[in-house]
Amino acid sequence: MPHPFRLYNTLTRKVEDFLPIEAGKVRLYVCGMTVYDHCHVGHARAMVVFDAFTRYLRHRGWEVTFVRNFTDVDDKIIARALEKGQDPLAFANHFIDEFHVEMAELGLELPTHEPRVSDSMDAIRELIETLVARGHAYPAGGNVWFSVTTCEDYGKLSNQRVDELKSGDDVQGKAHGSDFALWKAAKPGEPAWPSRWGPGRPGWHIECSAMVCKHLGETIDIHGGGLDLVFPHHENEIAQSECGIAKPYARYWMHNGLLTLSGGQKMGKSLGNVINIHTALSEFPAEAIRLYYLHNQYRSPLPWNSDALPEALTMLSRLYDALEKAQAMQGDEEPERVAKDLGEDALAVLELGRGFTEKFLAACDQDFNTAQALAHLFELARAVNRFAAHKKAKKRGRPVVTPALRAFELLRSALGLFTMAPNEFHAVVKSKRLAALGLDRAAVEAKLAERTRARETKDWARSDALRDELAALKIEVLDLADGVDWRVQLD
RNA sequence: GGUGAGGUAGCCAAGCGGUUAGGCAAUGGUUUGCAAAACCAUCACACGCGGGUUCGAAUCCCGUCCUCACCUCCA
Repeated sequence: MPHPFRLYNTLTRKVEDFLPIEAGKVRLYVCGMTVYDHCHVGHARAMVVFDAFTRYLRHRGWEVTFVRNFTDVDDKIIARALEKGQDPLAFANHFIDEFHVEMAELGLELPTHEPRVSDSMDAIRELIETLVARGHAYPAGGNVWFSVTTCEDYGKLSNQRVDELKSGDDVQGKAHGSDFALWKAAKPGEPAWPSRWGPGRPGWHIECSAMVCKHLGETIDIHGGGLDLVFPHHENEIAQSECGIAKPYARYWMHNGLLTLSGGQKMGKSLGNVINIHTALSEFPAEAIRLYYLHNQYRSPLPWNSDALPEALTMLSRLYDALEKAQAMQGDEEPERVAKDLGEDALAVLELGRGFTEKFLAACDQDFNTAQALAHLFELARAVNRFAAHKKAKKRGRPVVTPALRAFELLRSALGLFTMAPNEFHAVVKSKRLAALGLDRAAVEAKLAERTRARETKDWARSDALRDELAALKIEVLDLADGVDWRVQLD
Protein backbone atom coordinates (compact mmCIF):
# COMPACT_ATOMS: atom_id res chain seq x y z
CA MET A 1 0.00 0.00 0.00
CA PRO A 2 1.57 3.31 -1.02
CA HIS A 3 2.23 5.91 1.63
CA PRO A 4 0.13 9.13 1.56
CA PHE A 5 1.77 12.49 0.98
CA ARG A 6 0.89 16.16 0.73
CA LEU A 7 1.57 18.50 -2.16
CA TYR A 8 1.21 22.21 -2.87
CA ASN A 9 -1.36 22.69 -5.61
CA THR A 10 -0.98 25.86 -7.69
CA LEU A 11 -4.65 25.58 -8.61
CA THR A 12 -5.82 26.02 -5.01
CA ARG A 13 -2.68 27.68 -3.61
CA LYS A 14 -2.69 25.26 -0.72
CA VAL A 15 -0.81 22.22 0.45
CA GLU A 16 -3.28 19.35 0.05
CA ASP A 17 -3.50 15.64 0.74
CA PHE A 18 -2.78 13.79 -2.48
CA LEU A 19 -5.76 11.69 -3.57
CA PRO A 20 -5.09 9.54 -6.65
CA ILE A 21 -7.59 8.98 -9.42
CA GLU A 22 -6.81 5.29 -9.29
CA ALA A 23 -5.68 3.69 -6.04
CA GLY A 24 -1.92 3.28 -5.82
CA LYS A 25 -1.19 5.02 -9.11
CA VAL A 26 0.20 8.43 -10.05
CA ARG A 27 -0.15 9.78 -13.57
CA LEU A 28 2.42 12.53 -13.90
CA TYR A 29 3.08 14.79 -16.87
CA VAL A 30 5.88 17.34 -16.92
CA CYS A 31 6.57 19.89 -19.62
CA GLY A 32 9.93 19.18 -21.17
CA MET A 33 12.23 21.12 -23.45
CA THR A 34 11.68 23.09 -26.59
CA VAL A 35 14.75 21.82 -28.35
CA TYR A 36 16.29 24.73 -30.20
CA ASP A 37 19.26 25.16 -27.85
CA HIS A 38 21.28 23.46 -25.15
CA CYS A 39 19.78 22.56 -21.79
CA HIS A 40 20.82 25.08 -19.17
CA VAL A 41 21.14 24.79 -15.40
CA GLY A 42 17.67 26.27 -14.95
CA HIS A 43 16.02 23.59 -17.09
CA ALA A 44 18.08 21.00 -15.29
CA ARG A 45 16.54 22.01 -11.98
CA ALA A 46 13.10 21.07 -13.25
CA MET A 47 14.43 17.81 -14.67
CA VAL A 48 16.19 16.86 -11.42
CA VAL A 49 13.29 17.90 -9.19
CA PHE A 50 10.79 15.75 -11.06
CA ASP A 51 13.26 12.88 -11.42
CA ALA A 52 13.81 12.92 -7.67
CA PHE A 53 10.10 13.31 -6.99
CA THR A 54 9.35 10.27 -9.16
CA ARG A 55 12.01 8.22 -7.37
CA TYR A 56 10.59 9.24 -4.02
CA LEU A 57 7.03 8.32 -5.06
CA ARG A 58 8.15 4.92 -6.30
CA HIS A 59 10.14 4.37 -3.13
CA ARG A 60 6.96 5.12 -1.22
CA GLY A 61 5.16 2.42 -3.14
CA TRP A 62 3.34 4.39 -5.83
CA GLU A 63 3.09 3.09 -9.35
CA VAL A 64 4.13 6.16 -11.35
CA THR A 65 3.59 6.72 -15.04
CA PHE A 66 5.83 9.66 -15.85
CA VAL A 67 5.55 11.42 -19.19
CA ARG A 68 7.84 14.24 -20.27
CA ASN A 69 7.57 15.65 -23.78
CA PHE A 70 9.86 17.20 -26.33
CA THR A 71 8.63 20.18 -28.29
CA ASP A 72 10.39 19.53 -31.58
CA VAL A 73 8.06 21.56 -33.81
CA ASP A 74 8.09 25.23 -32.93
CA ASP A 75 8.61 28.70 -34.40
CA LYS A 76 11.99 29.19 -32.76
CA ILE A 77 13.27 25.83 -33.87
CA ILE A 78 12.24 26.56 -37.43
CA ALA A 79 13.72 30.06 -37.40
CA ARG A 80 17.01 28.93 -35.93
CA ALA A 81 17.36 25.90 -38.18
CA LEU A 82 16.58 27.81 -41.37
CA GLU A 83 19.07 30.47 -40.32
CA LYS A 84 21.71 27.75 -40.27
CA GLY A 85 20.47 26.12 -43.44
CA GLN A 86 19.42 22.94 -41.64
CA ASP A 87 16.31 20.83 -41.67
CA PRO A 88 14.25 21.89 -38.62
CA LEU A 89 13.42 18.37 -37.47
CA ALA A 90 17.01 17.21 -37.82
CA PHE A 91 18.09 20.33 -35.95
CA ALA A 92 15.67 19.51 -33.14
CA ASN A 93 16.77 15.88 -33.09
CA HIS A 94 20.33 16.93 -32.57
CA PHE A 95 19.38 18.76 -29.38
CA ILE A 96 17.21 15.86 -28.22
CA ASP A 97 20.21 13.57 -28.55
CA GLU A 98 22.37 15.99 -26.58
CA PHE A 99 19.68 16.31 -23.95
CA HIS A 100 19.59 12.55 -23.50
CA VAL A 101 23.35 12.35 -23.09
CA GLU A 102 23.42 15.20 -20.59
CA MET A 103 20.49 13.93 -18.55
CA ALA A 104 22.03 10.48 -18.37
CA GLU A 105 25.19 12.08 -17.10
CA LEU A 106 23.14 14.01 -14.56
CA GLY A 107 21.85 10.68 -13.33
CA LEU A 108 18.24 10.99 -14.46
CA GLU A 109 16.09 7.95 -15.03
CA LEU A 110 14.18 7.87 -18.30
CA PRO A 111 10.51 8.84 -18.09
CA THR A 112 7.94 6.17 -18.94
CA HIS A 113 7.23 7.99 -22.21
CA GLU A 114 8.96 10.85 -24.03
CA PRO A 115 6.52 11.85 -26.75
CA ARG A 116 7.42 14.40 -29.42
CA VAL A 117 5.17 16.82 -31.19
CA SER A 118 6.24 15.39 -34.54
CA ASP A 119 5.01 11.96 -33.41
CA SER A 120 1.73 13.23 -32.03
CA MET A 121 0.11 14.92 -35.02
CA ASP A 122 -2.93 12.63 -35.13
CA ALA A 123 -3.82 13.28 -31.50
CA ILE A 124 -3.27 17.01 -31.96
CA ARG A 125 -5.45 17.30 -35.06
CA GLU A 126 -8.13 15.22 -33.44
CA LEU A 127 -8.31 17.49 -30.41
CA ILE A 128 -8.42 20.61 -32.57
CA GLU A 129 -11.25 19.12 -34.61
CA THR A 130 -13.18 18.41 -31.43
CA LEU A 131 -12.66 21.98 -30.24
CA VAL A 132 -13.85 23.39 -33.55
CA ALA A 133 -16.87 21.06 -33.55
CA ARG A 134 -17.80 22.15 -30.05
CA GLY A 135 -17.52 25.81 -30.91
CA HIS A 136 -14.45 26.55 -28.79
CA ALA A 137 -12.20 27.16 -31.78
CA TYR A 138 -12.52 28.70 -35.22
CA PRO A 139 -10.49 28.47 -38.40
CA ALA A 140 -9.38 31.66 -40.14
CA GLY A 141 -7.11 31.83 -43.17
CA GLY A 142 -5.41 28.48 -42.62
CA ASN A 143 -4.97 29.12 -38.89
CA VAL A 144 -7.16 27.77 -36.13
CA TRP A 145 -7.70 29.89 -33.03
CA PHE A 146 -8.91 28.93 -29.59
CA SER A 147 -11.64 31.26 -28.39
CA VAL A 148 -10.94 32.15 -24.77
CA THR A 149 -14.31 33.81 -24.29
CA THR A 150 -16.07 30.46 -24.83
CA CYS A 151 -14.23 28.99 -21.87
CA GLU A 152 -16.15 29.96 -18.78
CA ASP A 153 -13.47 29.58 -16.15
CA TYR A 154 -10.54 30.64 -18.32
CA GLY A 155 -7.84 32.01 -16.02
CA LYS A 156 -8.52 29.82 -13.02
CA LEU A 157 -4.95 28.58 -12.65
CA SER A 158 -3.19 31.93 -12.86
CA ASN A 159 -6.12 34.01 -11.57
CA GLN A 160 -6.14 36.10 -14.70
CA ARG A 161 -9.29 37.66 -16.07
CA VAL A 162 -9.62 37.82 -19.82
CA ASP A 163 -10.70 41.45 -19.81
CA GLU A 164 -7.67 42.47 -17.75
CA LEU A 165 -5.05 40.72 -19.83
CA LYS A 166 -2.78 42.83 -21.91
CA SER A 167 -3.78 41.86 -25.41
CA GLY A 168 -1.23 39.79 -27.25
CA ASP A 169 -0.02 40.15 -30.79
CA ASP A 170 -2.60 41.66 -33.06
CA VAL A 171 -2.90 39.03 -35.73
CA GLN A 172 -5.47 39.29 -38.46
CA GLY A 173 -8.33 36.87 -38.13
CA LYS A 174 -8.36 36.66 -34.37
CA ALA A 175 -11.70 37.42 -32.75
CA HIS A 176 -10.23 38.37 -29.41
CA GLY A 177 -6.77 39.63 -28.45
CA SER A 178 -6.23 36.76 -26.02
CA ASP A 179 -7.25 33.99 -28.42
CA PHE A 180 -4.29 31.75 -29.13
CA ALA A 181 -3.24 29.55 -32.02
CA LEU A 182 -4.06 25.86 -32.11
CA TRP A 183 -2.88 25.44 -35.69
CA LYS A 184 -0.62 27.72 -37.68
CA ALA A 185 -0.69 27.86 -41.47
CA ALA A 186 2.71 27.04 -42.97
CA LYS A 187 4.67 29.71 -44.79
CA PRO A 188 6.74 28.71 -47.83
CA GLY A 189 9.86 26.76 -46.88
CA GLU A 190 8.59 25.79 -43.46
CA PRO A 191 7.88 22.23 -42.40
CA ALA A 192 4.18 21.42 -42.61
CA TRP A 193 1.74 18.65 -41.87
CA PRO A 194 -1.54 18.24 -43.74
CA SER A 195 -4.82 19.08 -42.09
CA ARG A 196 -8.37 19.90 -43.07
CA TRP A 197 -7.51 23.59 -42.59
CA GLY A 198 -4.53 23.33 -44.94
CA PRO A 199 -0.86 22.52 -44.38
CA GLY A 200 0.59 23.82 -41.14
CA ARG A 201 1.83 22.97 -37.67
CA PRO A 202 0.43 22.95 -34.14
CA GLY A 203 0.54 25.92 -31.83
CA TRP A 204 2.55 25.68 -28.66
CA HIS A 205 -0.07 24.73 -26.10
CA ILE A 206 -2.16 22.13 -27.91
CA GLU A 207 0.64 19.58 -28.11
CA CYS A 208 0.74 19.05 -24.35
CA SER A 209 -3.02 18.65 -24.07
CA ALA A 210 -2.95 16.08 -26.86
CA MET A 211 0.06 14.16 -25.54
CA VAL A 212 -1.34 14.04 -22.02
CA CYS A 213 -4.57 12.55 -23.30
CA LYS A 214 -2.80 10.08 -25.57
CA HIS A 215 -0.36 8.73 -22.97
CA LEU A 216 -2.08 9.24 -19.62
CA GLY A 217 -5.79 9.58 -20.26
CA GLU A 218 -8.29 12.39 -20.02
CA THR A 219 -7.70 13.38 -16.41
CA ILE A 220 -4.28 13.07 -14.83
CA ASP A 221 -3.11 13.28 -11.23
CA ILE A 222 -0.23 15.73 -11.38
CA HIS A 223 0.90 18.16 -14.04
CA GLY A 224 4.31 19.69 -13.46
CA GLY A 225 6.63 22.26 -14.95
CA GLY A 226 8.47 25.47 -14.27
CA LEU A 227 6.71 28.34 -12.52
CA ASP A 228 7.13 30.46 -15.65
CA LEU A 229 4.78 28.15 -17.53
CA VAL A 230 1.74 28.88 -15.37
CA PHE A 231 0.61 31.59 -17.74
CA PRO A 232 -0.09 31.30 -20.56
CA HIS A 233 1.01 27.73 -21.26
CA HIS A 234 -0.67 25.77 -18.49
CA GLU A 235 -3.68 28.03 -18.41
CA ASN A 236 -4.20 27.37 -22.10
CA GLU A 237 -3.71 23.64 -21.68
CA ILE A 238 -6.50 23.59 -19.13
CA ALA A 239 -8.78 25.59 -21.42
CA GLN A 240 -8.16 23.33 -24.42
CA SER A 241 -8.46 20.05 -22.59
CA GLU A 242 -11.43 20.89 -20.40
CA CYS A 243 -13.34 22.40 -23.32
CA GLY A 244 -12.36 19.43 -25.47
CA ILE A 245 -13.18 16.57 -23.10
CA ALA A 246 -15.59 18.24 -20.67
CA LYS A 247 -13.70 16.72 -17.74
CA PRO A 248 -11.09 18.07 -15.33
CA TYR A 249 -7.62 18.07 -16.88
CA ALA A 250 -5.17 17.73 -13.98
CA ARG A 251 -5.97 17.47 -10.28
CA TYR A 252 -2.69 18.85 -8.93
CA TRP A 253 -0.43 21.45 -10.51
CA MET A 254 3.15 21.27 -9.28
CA HIS A 255 5.51 24.07 -10.25
CA ASN A 256 9.20 24.30 -9.51
CA GLY A 257 10.77 27.66 -8.68
CA LEU A 258 13.24 29.28 -11.02
CA LEU A 259 16.95 29.84 -10.78
CA THR A 260 17.76 33.44 -9.97
CA LEU A 261 20.83 35.61 -10.33
CA SER A 262 22.02 38.32 -7.96
CA GLY A 263 19.19 40.71 -7.18
CA GLY A 264 16.67 37.93 -7.65
CA GLN A 265 16.45 38.26 -11.41
CA LYS A 266 15.61 34.98 -13.03
CA MET A 267 17.82 33.01 -15.33
CA GLY A 268 16.19 32.60 -18.69
CA LYS A 269 16.90 31.99 -22.33
CA SER A 270 15.29 35.27 -23.28
CA LEU A 271 17.59 37.18 -20.92
CA GLY A 272 20.71 35.56 -22.33
CA ASN A 273 22.11 34.92 -18.88
CA VAL A 274 22.21 31.15 -18.91
CA ILE A 275 24.86 28.56 -18.03
CA ASN A 276 24.59 25.31 -19.95
CA ILE A 277 24.30 22.13 -17.94
CA HIS A 278 27.04 20.68 -20.12
CA THR A 279 29.48 23.28 -18.76
CA ALA A 280 28.47 22.61 -15.16
CA LEU A 281 28.78 18.85 -15.69
CA SER A 282 32.27 19.20 -17.11
CA GLU A 283 33.47 20.91 -13.94
CA PHE A 284 31.42 19.31 -11.17
CA PRO A 285 30.16 15.81 -10.43
CA ALA A 286 26.52 15.27 -11.29
CA GLU A 287 25.57 14.60 -7.69
CA ALA A 288 26.95 17.95 -6.54
CA ILE A 289 24.60 19.60 -9.03
CA ARG A 290 21.76 17.37 -7.86
CA LEU A 291 22.47 18.28 -4.23
CA TYR A 292 22.52 21.96 -5.14
CA TYR A 293 19.00 21.62 -6.52
CA LEU A 294 17.61 19.40 -3.77
CA HIS A 295 19.06 21.19 -0.76
CA ASN A 296 16.41 23.85 -1.40
CA GLN A 297 12.67 23.35 -1.34
CA TYR A 298 11.58 22.87 -4.97
CA ARG A 299 9.13 25.79 -5.01
CA SER A 300 11.59 28.42 -3.75
CA PRO A 301 13.64 30.52 -6.08
CA LEU A 302 17.17 29.15 -6.11
CA PRO A 303 20.04 31.63 -6.32
CA TRP A 304 22.72 30.86 -8.84
CA ASN A 305 26.20 32.34 -8.54
CA SER A 306 29.77 31.20 -8.94
CA ASP A 307 29.82 29.80 -5.38
CA ALA A 308 26.71 27.67 -5.78
CA LEU A 309 28.33 24.52 -7.16
CA PRO A 310 31.56 24.72 -5.16
CA GLU A 311 29.47 25.02 -2.02
CA ALA A 312 27.32 22.06 -3.01
CA LEU A 313 30.45 20.02 -3.73
CA THR A 314 31.87 20.90 -0.31
CA MET A 315 28.66 19.67 1.28
CA LEU A 316 28.57 16.48 -0.77
CA SER A 317 32.23 15.71 -0.05
CA ARG A 318 31.61 15.93 3.67
CA LEU A 319 28.71 13.52 3.36
CA TYR A 320 30.73 11.08 1.27
CA ASP A 321 33.54 11.27 3.84
CA ALA A 322 31.11 10.25 6.55
CA LEU A 323 29.86 7.42 4.37
CA GLU A 324 33.40 6.27 3.74
CA LYS A 325 34.22 6.26 7.44
CA ALA A 326 31.11 4.29 8.27
CA GLN A 327 31.81 1.74 5.53
CA ALA A 328 35.33 1.22 6.83
CA MET A 329 34.09 0.15 10.27
CA GLN A 330 34.03 -3.50 11.28
CA GLY A 331 32.58 -5.73 13.95
CA ASP A 332 29.50 -7.87 14.37
CA GLU A 333 28.44 -7.55 18.00
CA GLU A 334 25.03 -6.54 19.27
CA PRO A 335 24.62 -2.80 18.54
CA GLU A 336 23.42 -2.10 22.09
CA ARG A 337 26.50 -3.70 23.55
CA VAL A 338 28.83 -1.65 21.34
CA ALA A 339 26.91 1.52 22.14
CA LYS A 340 27.17 0.79 25.84
CA ASP A 341 30.92 0.08 25.67
CA LEU A 342 31.93 2.94 23.37
CA GLY A 343 29.91 5.69 24.99
CA GLU A 344 27.64 8.58 24.10
CA ASP A 345 28.82 9.18 20.54
CA ALA A 346 28.16 5.55 19.64
CA LEU A 347 24.71 5.68 21.17
CA ALA A 348 23.97 8.96 19.39
CA VAL A 349 24.86 7.62 15.94
CA LEU A 350 22.83 4.48 16.57
CA GLU A 351 19.75 6.39 17.65
CA LEU A 352 19.97 9.05 14.95
CA GLY A 353 20.47 6.33 12.37
CA ARG A 354 17.46 4.37 13.59
CA GLY A 355 15.23 7.43 13.55
CA PHE A 356 16.43 8.68 10.20
CA THR A 357 14.14 6.91 7.75
CA GLU A 358 10.99 8.11 9.46
CA LYS A 359 12.16 11.73 9.71
CA PHE A 360 13.51 11.80 6.18
CA LEU A 361 10.38 10.40 4.57
CA ALA A 362 8.11 12.55 6.74
CA ALA A 363 9.85 15.64 5.33
CA CYS A 364 9.45 14.36 1.76
CA ASP A 365 5.79 13.56 2.43
CA GLN A 366 5.17 17.19 3.31
CA ASP A 367 5.25 18.88 -0.09
CA PHE A 368 8.49 17.13 -1.06
CA ASN A 369 10.58 19.12 1.41
CA THR A 370 14.00 17.81 0.43
CA ALA A 371 15.65 20.76 2.18
CA GLN A 372 14.44 19.54 5.54
CA ALA A 373 14.96 15.90 4.63
CA LEU A 374 18.61 16.57 3.80
CA ALA A 375 19.12 18.56 7.00
CA HIS A 376 18.48 15.31 8.88
CA LEU A 377 21.21 13.66 6.84
CA PHE A 378 23.73 16.33 7.82
CA GLU A 379 22.93 15.72 11.48
CA LEU A 380 23.49 12.03 10.98
CA ALA A 381 26.74 12.59 9.07
CA ARG A 382 28.10 14.73 11.85
CA ALA A 383 27.24 12.03 14.37
CA VAL A 384 29.06 9.46 12.22
CA ASN A 385 32.14 11.67 11.95
CA ARG A 386 32.14 12.35 15.67
CA PHE A 387 31.85 8.68 16.47
CA ALA A 388 34.56 7.81 13.92
CA ALA A 389 37.07 9.70 16.04
CA HIS A 390 36.66 7.07 18.77
CA LYS A 391 39.70 4.83 18.87
CA LYS A 392 37.68 1.61 18.81
CA ALA A 393 35.19 2.78 16.20
CA LYS A 394 37.00 1.18 13.29
CA LYS A 395 37.23 -2.25 14.92
CA ARG A 396 33.84 -2.48 16.63
CA GLY A 397 31.73 0.37 15.22
CA ARG A 398 29.96 -1.36 12.34
CA PRO A 399 26.86 -2.43 14.29
CA VAL A 400 26.06 1.08 15.56
CA VAL A 401 26.66 2.62 12.16
CA THR A 402 24.60 0.12 10.19
CA PRO A 403 21.40 2.22 10.34
CA ALA A 404 23.40 5.20 9.08
CA LEU A 405 24.62 3.13 6.14
CA ARG A 406 21.03 2.25 5.39
CA ALA A 407 20.25 5.97 5.45
CA PHE A 408 22.68 6.54 2.59
CA GLU A 409 21.05 3.69 0.68
CA LEU A 410 17.69 5.35 1.22
CA LEU A 411 19.08 8.57 -0.26
CA ARG A 412 20.18 6.65 -3.31
CA SER A 413 16.87 5.01 -3.95
CA ALA A 414 14.64 7.94 -2.96
CA LEU A 415 16.59 10.92 -4.32
CA GLY A 416 19.34 9.56 -6.56
CA LEU A 417 22.23 10.72 -4.39
CA PHE A 418 25.17 8.54 -3.22
CA THR A 419 25.01 6.29 -6.22
CA MET A 420 28.79 5.88 -6.21
CA ALA A 421 31.30 4.32 -3.87
CA PRO A 422 33.21 7.06 -2.00
CA ASN A 423 36.52 6.31 -3.75
CA GLU A 424 34.76 6.45 -7.10
CA PHE A 425 33.24 9.79 -6.13
CA HIS A 426 36.61 11.23 -5.14
CA ALA A 427 38.11 10.06 -8.43
CA VAL A 428 35.36 11.80 -10.39
CA VAL A 429 35.82 15.00 -8.40
CA LYS A 430 39.55 14.99 -9.09
CA SER A 431 39.31 14.44 -12.80
CA LYS A 432 36.56 17.04 -13.24
CA ARG A 433 38.31 19.67 -11.16
CA LEU A 434 41.64 19.06 -12.91
CA ALA A 435 39.90 19.45 -16.23
CA ALA A 436 38.13 22.61 -15.05
CA LEU A 437 41.45 24.24 -14.21
CA GLY A 438 43.27 22.77 -17.20
CA LEU A 439 45.81 20.92 -15.05
CA ASP A 440 47.85 17.92 -16.09
CA ARG A 441 47.38 14.97 -13.76
CA ALA A 442 50.80 13.42 -14.41
CA ALA A 443 52.60 16.66 -13.53
CA VAL A 444 50.65 16.94 -10.29
CA GLU A 445 51.36 13.36 -9.35
CA ALA A 446 55.08 13.74 -10.12
CA LYS A 447 55.33 16.66 -7.73
CA LEU A 448 53.40 14.72 -5.10
CA ALA A 449 55.73 11.75 -5.44
CA GLU A 450 58.75 14.01 -5.10
CA ARG A 451 57.26 15.53 -1.98
CA THR A 452 56.61 12.10 -0.49
CA ARG A 453 60.28 11.23 -0.98
CA ALA A 454 61.31 14.48 0.71
CA ARG A 455 59.03 13.71 3.64
CA GLU A 456 60.48 10.22 4.01
CA THR A 457 63.90 11.80 4.64
CA LYS A 458 62.24 14.48 6.83
CA ASP A 459 63.38 17.17 4.43
CA TRP A 460 60.59 19.50 5.57
CA ALA A 461 61.92 22.53 3.71
CA ARG A 462 61.81 20.71 0.36
CA SER A 463 58.48 19.11 1.21
CA ASP A 464 56.86 22.42 2.11
CA ALA A 465 58.28 24.13 -0.96
CA LEU A 466 56.67 21.47 -3.13
CA ARG A 467 53.43 21.86 -1.25
CA ASP A 468 53.55 25.60 -1.96
CA GLU A 469 54.15 24.90 -5.64
CA LEU A 470 51.14 22.62 -5.70
CA ALA A 471 49.08 25.18 -3.79
CA ALA A 472 49.95 27.74 -6.47
CA LEU A 473 48.36 25.32 -8.95
CA LYS A 474 45.33 25.14 -6.64
CA ILE A 475 46.17 21.63 -5.49
CA GLU A 476 45.72 21.06 -1.77
CA VAL A 477 47.82 18.31 -0.25
CA LEU A 478 46.32 16.14 2.48
CA ASP A 479 48.68 14.11 4.65
CA LEU A 480 46.48 11.39 6.07
CA ALA A 481 47.28 8.74 8.65
CA ASP A 482 47.53 6.08 5.96
CA GLY A 483 49.14 7.98 3.10
CA VAL A 484 48.91 11.12 1.02
CA ASP A 485 45.88 12.39 -0.79
CA TRP A 486 45.14 15.62 -2.62
CA ARG A 487 42.28 17.64 -3.99
CA VAL A 488 41.68 20.63 -6.17
CA GLN A 489 40.80 23.86 -4.40
CA LEU A 490 37.30 25.10 -5.00
CA ASP A 491 37.56 28.87 -4.78
C1' G B 1 -2.45 48.58 -13.85
C1' G B 2 -3.86 43.00 -12.96
C1' U B 3 -2.11 38.21 -10.69
C1' G B 4 1.09 35.47 -7.58
C1' A B 5 5.46 34.48 -4.38
C1' G B 6 8.61 36.32 -0.74
C1' G B 7 11.41 39.48 3.16
C1' U B 8 14.63 34.50 9.08
C1' A B 9 21.68 35.86 12.22
C1' G B 10 28.06 37.56 7.52
C1' C B 11 25.66 34.70 3.11
C1' C B 12 22.02 30.78 1.61
C1' A B 13 17.85 28.51 3.74
C1' A B 14 13.88 25.00 6.63
C1' G B 15 10.12 25.89 10.08
C1' C B 16 4.43 28.65 9.66
C1' G B 17 1.10 29.09 17.39
C1' G B 18 4.82 26.51 22.58
C1' U B 19 11.03 21.51 21.88
C1' U B 20 18.92 24.34 19.58
C1' A B 21 16.50 22.84 11.60
C1' G B 22 20.50 22.52 8.20
C1' G B 23 24.46 24.33 5.00
C1' C B 24 28.47 27.80 3.59
C1' A B 25 31.94 31.49 5.38
C1' A B 26 34.77 33.54 9.54
C1' U B 27 37.39 33.16 14.39
C1' G B 28 39.45 30.10 18.47
C1' G B 29 40.63 25.00 20.03
C1' U B 30 41.73 19.36 19.42
C1' U B 31 44.83 16.95 15.81
C1' U B 32 49.50 17.54 12.71
C1' G B 33 56.86 17.85 11.67
C1' C B 34 54.00 22.36 9.88
C1' A B 35 49.46 22.30 7.22
C1' A B 36 44.94 20.28 5.16
C1' A B 37 40.67 17.20 6.19
C1' A B 38 37.61 15.82 10.38
C1' C B 39 35.68 17.04 15.19
C1' C B 40 34.50 20.75 19.20
C1' A B 41 33.28 25.94 20.50
C1' U B 42 31.79 30.83 19.07
C1' C B 43 29.12 33.91 15.53
C1' A B 44 22.93 32.31 16.91
C1' C B 45 17.67 32.95 22.00
C1' A B 46 17.57 35.53 14.33
C1' C B 47 12.73 36.00 12.06
C1' G B 48 11.37 43.82 7.16
C1' C B 49 8.75 47.81 10.18
C1' G B 50 4.34 49.43 13.43
C1' G B 51 0.14 47.85 15.98
C1' G B 52 -3.26 43.88 17.67
C1' U B 53 -5.16 38.70 19.22
C1' U B 54 -3.15 34.93 22.77
C1' C B 55 -0.92 32.32 29.01
C1' G B 56 2.53 32.17 24.70
C1' A B 57 3.72 34.63 17.64
C1' A B 58 8.97 34.09 13.06
C1' U B 59 4.27 31.51 12.78
C1' C B 60 -2.72 34.25 13.31
C1' C B 61 -5.14 39.45 12.27
C1' C B 62 -4.75 44.76 10.61
C1' G B 63 -1.66 48.46 8.60
C1' U B 64 2.91 49.72 6.22
C1' C B 65 7.66 49.48 3.50
C1' C B 66 10.65 46.77 0.19
C1' U B 67 12.07 42.61 -3.43
C1' C B 68 11.07 39.18 -7.28
C1' A B 69 8.14 36.61 -10.92
C1' C B 70 4.00 36.18 -14.50
C1' C B 71 0.60 39.16 -17.66
C1' U B 72 5.22 38.35 -24.95
C1' C B 73 8.88 32.94 -26.17
C1' C B 74 10.96 30.80 -21.53
C1' A B 75 11.99 24.81 -16.75
